[in-house]
Amino acid sequence: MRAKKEDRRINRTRKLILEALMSLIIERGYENVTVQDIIDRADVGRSTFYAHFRDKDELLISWFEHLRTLFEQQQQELLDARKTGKEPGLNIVLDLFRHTGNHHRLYKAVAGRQSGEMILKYLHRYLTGLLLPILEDAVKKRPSLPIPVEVTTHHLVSSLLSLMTWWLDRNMPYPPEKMEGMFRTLVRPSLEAALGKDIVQDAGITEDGGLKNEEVVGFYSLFADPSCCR
Amino acid sequence: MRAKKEDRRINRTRKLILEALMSLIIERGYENVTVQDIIDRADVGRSTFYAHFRDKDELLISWFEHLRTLFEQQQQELLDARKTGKEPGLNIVLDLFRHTGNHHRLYKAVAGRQSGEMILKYLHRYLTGLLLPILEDAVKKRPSLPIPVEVTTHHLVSSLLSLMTWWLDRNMPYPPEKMEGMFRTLVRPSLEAALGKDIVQDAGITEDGGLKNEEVVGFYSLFADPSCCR
DNA sequence: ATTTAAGCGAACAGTGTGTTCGTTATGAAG
DNA sequence: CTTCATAACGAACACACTGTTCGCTTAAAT
Repeated sequence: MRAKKEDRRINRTRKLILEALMSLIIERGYENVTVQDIIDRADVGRSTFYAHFRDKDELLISWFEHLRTLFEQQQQELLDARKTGKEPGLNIVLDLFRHTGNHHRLYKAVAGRQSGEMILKYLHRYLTGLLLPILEDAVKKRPSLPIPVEVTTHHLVSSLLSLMTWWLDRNMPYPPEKMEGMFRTLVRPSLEAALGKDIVQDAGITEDGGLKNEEVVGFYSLFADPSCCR
Repeated sequence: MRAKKEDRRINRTRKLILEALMSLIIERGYENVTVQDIIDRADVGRSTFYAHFRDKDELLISWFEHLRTLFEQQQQELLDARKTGKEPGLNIVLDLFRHTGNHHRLYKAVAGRQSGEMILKYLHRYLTGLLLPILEDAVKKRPSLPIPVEVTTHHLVSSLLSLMTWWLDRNMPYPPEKMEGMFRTLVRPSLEAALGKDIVQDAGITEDGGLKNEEVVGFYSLFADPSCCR
């Protein structure tokens, strides 16, 4: 809504540059794309590029934040649908796979084999920051665990991301529902072994992968923090 | 032994360059090291560098192969000790953690947070190539699994590598034995869920993480293939 | 002592980066 | 339609890094 005040040229140029980046990443991978390539394909002047983005990395981040916005919108819609009484039982992992699948061309460029690792590290840090407090809280009462919570968290996040990139790199050979099922099959027993069966259930991770109330709040904020990396 | 024929200067120069690379990676990360930096610190001529290595990447690979040799030697010693009757029960994962810990300064530079992803991808591909046939063979008789073997393999390898890099990045807060234990605790239940308890046992992965005879052969060849990536 | 070749270092063309600045042209507002 | 602000242009710049070449020097092997 506030975008009304923007000069049309600005949006046009940004769009051209972002589209050029995307197609180039898909073609040859992020590392092998130069600013020169981007402005050639986008057909904008060199100085124009630098008027919009500090460098190639900021461009990628900027694009990634666009994707985050898309995901937030989707989650918001789900949440709204839930309030109207349908109670669909949010499942963030499933939503993630679905969302990623819907925009696979974008994500393949960003998070696939071709990507710089920057985004994956960004995501890893981000997810860890969200999951760690939840697990730490769930485990508060138990004095000693076979595995430190930090390690468990790291393992969980890594597993999700590795499954995600595997799926993208192979052009999504299974539907999101199946991927989410595999993730749960692989990771749930690890979680139970690391934290104890009771804690996993207490933490609101239900048998079918859905989440109970409080955790939804925590997980919902996934991608919702506007603070940037770097 | 055949190294006797080499001119002393060659080894000296290679060593200088490799050491310069190592210290520089530790300082600022692989991506931020230039050939210029390397030859400055190693104090060798520019042309000398290119007489030894095609580029920075080949230098890193070359160094990594040095590490592989170190690991092979260690494994060989273990295997010899075993033949003398001691039967120590090879455990590759544990050996990997130990070996990595012993040379942590090297590996931290190569596989830690600072590294280019090249080596990790190399390792991932390599380990997958070794593990996949083993699991495929173990599962041959069973017609349908909840999770495709490829996915299981990918998950296993990713988990090991992610745990390894976590450990290195945090300066090895736990001993190798503890790390191997955590790995087993986290991954074994996943394996059983993915393949079935019986198959996991049949495949020679014993309760304590050791391996039965045939598998040792397969796993022993870890790092032993001289073919290069790229 | 002689020979071999490793190492040197200066110079090079090539490619990419990020900045600057005067000019052009295109949207927005009246 | 005119005016005005400013986005975009593009050429030029200094800089950094790459990978190669070639004649010279120097250390190793014999």
